[in-house]
Amino acid sequence: MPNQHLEDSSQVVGQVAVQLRNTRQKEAIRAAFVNANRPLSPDETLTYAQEQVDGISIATVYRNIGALVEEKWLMPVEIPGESTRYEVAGKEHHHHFHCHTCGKVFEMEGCGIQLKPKLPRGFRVTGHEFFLYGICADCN
Amino acid sequence: MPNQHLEDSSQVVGQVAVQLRNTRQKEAIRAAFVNANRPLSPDETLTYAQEQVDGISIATVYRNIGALVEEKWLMPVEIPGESTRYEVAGKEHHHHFHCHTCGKVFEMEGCGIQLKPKLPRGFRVTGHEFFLYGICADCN
DNA sequence: ACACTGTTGAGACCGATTTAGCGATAACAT
DNA sequence: ATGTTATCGCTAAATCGGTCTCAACAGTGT
Repeated sequence: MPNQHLEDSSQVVGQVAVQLRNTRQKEAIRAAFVNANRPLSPDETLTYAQEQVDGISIATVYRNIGALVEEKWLMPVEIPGESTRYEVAGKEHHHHFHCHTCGKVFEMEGCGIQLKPKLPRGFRVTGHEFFLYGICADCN
Repeated sequence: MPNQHLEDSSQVVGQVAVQLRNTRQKEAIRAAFVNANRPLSPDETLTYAQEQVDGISIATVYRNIGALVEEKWLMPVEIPGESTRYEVAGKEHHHHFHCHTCGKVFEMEGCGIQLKPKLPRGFRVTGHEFFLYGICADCN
């Protein structure tokens, strides 16, 4: 049997030394997130960044996302059955909408969840996630 | 750039010809789900099944999970940032609790979600998912 | 009990995603 | 302008979940 540990297959872009220099590439990557204003996958980030810097490579995207996460400018957003997205950090608690046609992930303002699911005794809740699925305005 | 399509990296155990024979392995796998009474990953399933059938292999687990999904005895359960779990089908709409200590996923009875998140106009909702995170009774 | 054939176990293999290595390039202080 | 060295682009390679191959095995009908 290959792996003893059953869990923690979760994967987020790993730690990278914080970037010191301001490169066109890093700027383009930051701009991608600011302009898109929604959580982006590394691939999507690459696509947007390409528009500003020709020839930027996927490795650079991963390196910079890693650095931006480390310096807390980005936050990972995990979606069921999807690869990790990243969004600009510091926003207030909110949830996400996943379009099953184009695959894009959007932010929804506010949380507004109040529910008391029946949990067996002994369980302690520390957080929650909520996702809506459907078709986005563009695909509609 | 390798892949044009940004999305649909999601992966669920594929279609397999429905199993006809009653083997000890298939029994053990079914029993694993019934006894655990919570969604299991293929790896977890293997661990439980090992207890009944010595030397059962991960390939067999995947094959049988695939078959059981195809015959609608199992249903895939996708967890953010985790590999797909499977649970016995036919239960009523409910959500899940993910223990971030042991990584196990538990079922919570009922849904009870009523909320109106602010969605931009043009978005159509077809479904939702909800997850609680925390520490389970065993880990507490 | 026998033959037929579906199922298994073990490891090689797969495709997609992510990371590491390395020589070349460019940011920034001097 | 120059030197230092962080960062880049490229490519190879590591992961990871999952599948395939195939000889050996074991249900099942007769």
